[in-house]
Amino acid sequence: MQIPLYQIIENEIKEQIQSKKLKEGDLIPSENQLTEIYNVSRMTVRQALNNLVNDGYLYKHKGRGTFVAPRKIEKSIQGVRGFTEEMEGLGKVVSSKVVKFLVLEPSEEIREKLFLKEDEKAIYVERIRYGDKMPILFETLYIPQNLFKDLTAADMEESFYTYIEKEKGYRVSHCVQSIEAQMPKSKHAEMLKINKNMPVLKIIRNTFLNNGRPFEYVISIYRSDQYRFVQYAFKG
Amino acid sequence: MQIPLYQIIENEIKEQIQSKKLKEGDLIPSENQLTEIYNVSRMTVRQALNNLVNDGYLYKHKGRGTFVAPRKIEKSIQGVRGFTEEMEGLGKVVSSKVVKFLVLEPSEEIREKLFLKEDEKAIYVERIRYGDKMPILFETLYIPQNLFKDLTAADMEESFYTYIEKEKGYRVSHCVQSIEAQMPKSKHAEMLKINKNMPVLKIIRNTFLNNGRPFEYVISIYRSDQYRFVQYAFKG
DNA sequence: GAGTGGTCTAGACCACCAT
DNA sequence: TGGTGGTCTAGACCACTCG
Repeated sequence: MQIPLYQIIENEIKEQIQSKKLKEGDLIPSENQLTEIYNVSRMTVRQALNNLVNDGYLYKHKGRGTFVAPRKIEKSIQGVRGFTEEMEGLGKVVSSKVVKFLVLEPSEEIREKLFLKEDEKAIYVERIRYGDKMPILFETLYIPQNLFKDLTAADMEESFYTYIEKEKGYRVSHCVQSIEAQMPKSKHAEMLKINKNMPVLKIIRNTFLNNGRPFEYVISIYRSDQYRFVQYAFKG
Repeated sequence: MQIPLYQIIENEIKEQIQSKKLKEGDLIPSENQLTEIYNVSRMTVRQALNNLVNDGYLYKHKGRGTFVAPRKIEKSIQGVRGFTEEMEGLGKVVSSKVVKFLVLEPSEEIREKLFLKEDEKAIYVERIRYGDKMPILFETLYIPQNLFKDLTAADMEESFYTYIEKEKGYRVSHCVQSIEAQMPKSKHAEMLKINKNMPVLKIIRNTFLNNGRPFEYVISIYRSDQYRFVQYAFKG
């Protein structure tokens, strides 16, 4: 047996959903019917269906049947994503302006966040990021200099995540972040060209590579009228 | 049969992991051994183990055995969590007050979010949630009535997630959520006892069970001075 | 070769749902 | 009441891993 039977069943049902032969909310054949259609045991059918439920294609109703799930949740809005990737996914034109770019002696807190030793430096960047020329985000980044010795201000006008993955060959793995609502500081209101009465979303993120090293500690200030943070999360 | 056999097995293994009787990387008894230990069939053992694998407690190696997974990333900052679990993790005393509890004809939008058919009803709940007696969160929930026919207002004074998992035997799987900053509406300011000039964090969440069905659509309004949303996210 | 997990069968009883 | 999915049994053969 090369391909397991349950996978064949899975693929056929998946194909029928993708080709719209089966639409959202449609009742699919019962487990007993599928047993006869594919000439397999019920447990095999159940394995196929359970996998499709886990993948978000179907949902079950005890006593009623199994149905095609509405809109499969976009995998694209999952987990850790750079701003560029996110905005382009929404069809917006992204641009950035670097306001500050310098190397500094990090504070104790930053050293901890970036796993830096006593004498190691951090790159400090401030930049404004635009979607369709509208300022959406002001961010302050701390980056370990020893990971990015040749990083320039020009690089930061583009996507940092792309730079990391394409230029340096690193792989972004995960992040720890906190999200809160605030009133903007004067500086932030000015940068984002907003009224001081409009709240902002403040996201503080520590992002890691797949080698376990943190490569950025970022404080982001988002315009609340232009940005909602959307994501897909699993139960731990 | 009240509690399924596979869930009993699951719980015992989970308990052994949490109490450190089983450590990271430990080999657990083989499926055949568990069959004898619990005096059940192998398929039942497999169902228990597969659930634990899906939940990240174990991993399998064909031909070698089943092992305890490396320590799960801090439970406290991961993915989908109920408010109760989260607050208790911070050492706070949680309480809730149900403000409204009624059954209603859902709007088209809510029907879509909860996968409801034309004639199916939704339970509508408003509640205020406290940490150490301080109001922190006001939430509006829509819950499919057909999943929770016997749900009472009293149940909602406690943890809904615990009710779902312990009382009903369902399993919370994942959620899709959006997070944004806002100024509070008068009603929200009143409920949370805050000044109208203090921003709030608005989280809209659609949460799913492992049978693929959504069990809640929630709009949460958090006091920004009392709450930061902290989490751990993986690169998709 | 002995043991492991992966796949699969052909039954069974149950709780739930619609009619 | 008849059909659905949820749980469970007691077998079986396979591919993989390790000694």
